[in-house]
Order: sequence, then C-alpha cells, then structure tokens
Amino acid sequence: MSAPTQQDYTQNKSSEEEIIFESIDFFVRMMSIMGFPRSVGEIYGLLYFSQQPLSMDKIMDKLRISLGSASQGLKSLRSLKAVRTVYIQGERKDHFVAETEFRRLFSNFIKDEILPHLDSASERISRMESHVSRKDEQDQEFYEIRLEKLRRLTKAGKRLLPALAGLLKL
Amino acid sequence: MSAPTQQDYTQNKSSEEEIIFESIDFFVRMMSIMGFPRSVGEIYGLLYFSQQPLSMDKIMDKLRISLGSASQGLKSLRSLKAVRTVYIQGERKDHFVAETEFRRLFSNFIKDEILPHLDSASERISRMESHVSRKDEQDQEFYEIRLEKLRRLTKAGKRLLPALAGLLKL
DNA sequence: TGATTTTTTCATTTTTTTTTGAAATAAATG
DNA sequence: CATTTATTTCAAAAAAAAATGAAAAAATCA
Repeated sequence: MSAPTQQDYTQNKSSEEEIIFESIDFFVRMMSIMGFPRSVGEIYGLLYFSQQPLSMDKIMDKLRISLGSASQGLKSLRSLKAVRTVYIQGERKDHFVAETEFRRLFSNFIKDEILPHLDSASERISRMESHVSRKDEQDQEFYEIRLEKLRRLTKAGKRLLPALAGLLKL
Repeated sequence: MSAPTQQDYTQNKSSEEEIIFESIDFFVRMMSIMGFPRSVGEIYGLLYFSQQPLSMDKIMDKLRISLGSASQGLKSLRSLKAVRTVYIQGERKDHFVAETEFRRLFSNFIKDEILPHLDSASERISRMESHVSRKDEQDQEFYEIRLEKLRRLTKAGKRLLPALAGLLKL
C-alpha cells in the first residue's frame, strides 16, 4: 500500500496522455504476443505517438521504469529495428524515435526469432530419420508418414513466414 | 541430488525412444513459440509419434509430469483440437491420440489466441480516434497518420492470419 | 588527459508463470 | 446405490522471466 502519487490524483489526462496510454496498451499486447516483455511494448508504445524524439531518461520518467529496463528494452527494439536514434543539436544523450514501418519490424522479428528455430528443427528431423531407418518395415511406414508431415511443416514455415511480412504492404 | 533412476542408467535408448525424445524437443520449442508451457509441448510430442493411444497415467509416467500438468495440458491440447480421445475396448480411462493435421491446429490457434487481440485492438483504436479529434489541426495530422497505420495493421492482420493457416496445405 | 555524463552490464530482488499433489468432483462398475 | 476408479480443480511450492539499481564501461567534453 504505497502513498498515492501525483499521477493517481490526476483525474483528467490530457488527450495526448490518453492517446499514449492507449498506444502503450496496444503495443504491450502486440509485443507480448511476439514474446517480448512488457517494458519493451511500453517503450515502443510511448515512442510511437511521440512527436519529439525522447532520451532514455525521459522514457524512464514517463514510464516509471528502471534504468536497466530502459536500456535493455531499447536494445531489443534497436536490434529489431523498431526504434532508431536521431541526432539532436547540442544534446549529449541519445534520442529515440519509433520506426513506424511495421513491415520491416515483422520481417526482422521473423528473421531473428522464428527462422532460427525452423533451422534447428530441420536438423532435428534429420536425426529422427536416422533412427527411423533402424526400425522394421511396418513401423517404418508409420514413422515415415509422421516425419514427412514435419518436413512439410518446416518447409512451409520457411517459405510462408518471410512471405507474410512481404504481404504487409501497409 | 536425487537418487539416479532407471532411466538415467539406460545408456542406449531404443530408436523409438530416440525418436520420441527428438519429437518432444521439437514440439516443446514449437509450442513455446506459440506461448504454451513446456508440459503441453511434451505431451503433444509424445503423442505425435505414439502408435498406440495413451491414457493420462501412461503420459504422466513416460514424461514424469504431475497429474495436474497432464490434466491441464491435455485440456489445452483438446481445446486447440491438437489431440482427441479415442474409445478403447473395455478400457475405462480416456485414451489420447495426436491430431496430425497442422493446418487445423494453427487455424485454431489463430482463432483462439490471436484474433481476439486484434478485435480488442480495433476498439482501442476507436478510443484513440475520439481523443485525436480534440487536438489542434497541426497535431491532428501527426496523430492521424500514425493512427491510420495502426488501422491498416489490424486490418491486414485480420485478413492475413486466417489466410495463412489456409495456405498450409501440407 | 582527466573529469563528467551517459549507457551497458549483471547480481539481486520482485513478479509472473508453471508445476505439483491433495482434495473435490465426476464417471463407471458390480 | 455404494464403491472404486478416473479426472478436474486449485492452493501452495517451485521454477522461470522480468525489473531493479549499483557498479563497470564507454562516450563526450573542456
């Protein structure tokens, strides 16, 4: 039971605050479907509707998150190319803006987070094949059918997922 | 430091055990990308390469998971239609087999886990719109552009994701 | 270069998720 | 319908993931 803060008292948010509040909610959910922690969605949601680039400490202040979360979160977003730094006149700190082309964002996500799994899946399937060849004939058929489905699944995944991002001509 | 078990001593797994071991690994990863807990992937991985339907207690034994995990996991898999029960002559326990049509599995996943988020996203966007209309003209343009991108994103998602499962003609 | 500011790293703490197993419920048997 | 067997539920424990903030490292400035 912590003491109420300034913000808790604020009955009427400005419309800008309301928009950013909804934006954060939106992206927290979306990023969490993609397996990113809450803080990553918060940061992106904040930047997405910011007219000015924000420094890391501004982000920490507005979201009330820690230094570590801000730094880690921005790192993830940068590596996804969901965020980039912009140079600002006579400012020492890095300033961040949201990259708003979702197509690129998703294609990076698929490339970095999904395709590696599909590659390791292919290796695993090969290992299974070597074991199946040691079974007697009747069993072999059962295993071969199932194995073939896995092969097709990984193949379809490798083909379809990158294409998916391409279809996002927003 | 628990006592070593039967299985720990088994240096050479049978080829069947090896296949199931790899299968479990495969599906644990795949299910975890879809946000399901380890135990769900384990159960599906075990059933996928089982020639016989398995009862819940067989599943518990083979995977060394608890009653609760087995029951919960089978419940999730059943609701995804990734697993179904089969009737077995004079057996009291339910017996489970894996549904091996991935197409259906993914389309159920998209329907149950992804589309509801997209629907709530649409509502959120409407709320944002009402706030944007209260801004002065210059700001409005900035917000409108960003809002339009979100609209297109959710629309594309609703269109593309179900189509994706349809393309999986494995 | 040395001092100052900013950013990253990472051990620890906190929070969230998953698993467990005992108790409650439901289903089947004789 | 009483008993046994099977399944579900759910509070508590364990494990995993995320957030925190102090210390280290890197970058910038004068």
